[in-house]
Amino acid sequence: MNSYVTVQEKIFRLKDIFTCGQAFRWKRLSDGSYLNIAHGRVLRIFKKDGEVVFCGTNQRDFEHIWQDYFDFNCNYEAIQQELGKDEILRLAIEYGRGIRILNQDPYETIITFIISANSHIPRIMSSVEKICEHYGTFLGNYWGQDCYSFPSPHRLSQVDPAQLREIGKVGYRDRYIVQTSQMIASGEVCLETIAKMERREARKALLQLPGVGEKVADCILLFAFRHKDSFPVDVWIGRVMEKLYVGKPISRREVADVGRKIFGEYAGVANQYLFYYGREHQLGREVKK
DNA sequence: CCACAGGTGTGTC
DNA sequence: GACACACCTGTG
Repeated sequence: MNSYVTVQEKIFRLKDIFTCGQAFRWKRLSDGSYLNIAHGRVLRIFKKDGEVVFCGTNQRDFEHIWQDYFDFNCNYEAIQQELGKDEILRLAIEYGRGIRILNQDPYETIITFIISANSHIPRIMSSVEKICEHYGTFLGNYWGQDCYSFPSPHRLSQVDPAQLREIGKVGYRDRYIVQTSQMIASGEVCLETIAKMERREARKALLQLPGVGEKVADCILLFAFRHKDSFPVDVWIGRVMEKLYVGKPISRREVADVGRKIFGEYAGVANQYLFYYGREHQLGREVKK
């Protein structure tokens, strides 16, 4: 793990990328660097003198895996330029200016976002970690951390839901995870086919999976299938859009439509700025008496 | 001990 | 299609 790659990129802030709620398999180490496991590989990342340093990879591996994973083929400066024409959004961009949308593995994204439904980030991370430790493959000890891969659809399709609930603390989502894994492992649902579909068709296909509702489907479209116009609406986005743009309560579907209408082809990126900004500032949350 | 947070599935109108 | 309600677990 001596080899490393460095990249000059202004729009890259580790805290923004990893804590904006799109990924659950990273760990902040005591020296401030981040350990990330994805695509069966382990990567340690930090910034030094304005450069991003990727440890545990080489140039060939970086170009093959991580360049796309961190969305380096996408020009965030141009996106910010475009979205920043919106006066309100400009504040949120300023706050989360280091955010990048990761291109994550579709199956892993599906399962982690099924777990995310009706839950919150610390609990999601803990469930995912336990599931990987128990059902994934041991990749080795890197920088003092035991690392495991995310299990395959085949593996999770065969587990006993009760055991999964016990080990992963996933509650009633246990059977959704197993059933969805079965549908994918059996080929009943083909992720490679979904990857080629346009957004609305792909969304319909994802909604067939148990545990995948509208919000989770939109997250999967944005974080695994590259649909940057997907606009997931959770409680935070609902509050932020109501407070900053609409001025009155509207349904989730209307929020998604309004979001895509205002922000266009990069609505999903705008969504992440707004989510991060809104949640960190507890925007629109009822004040407890 | 109890209150609360948080999407999806199911059932009813 | 709009709504009410149950579902699990960590945290305060």
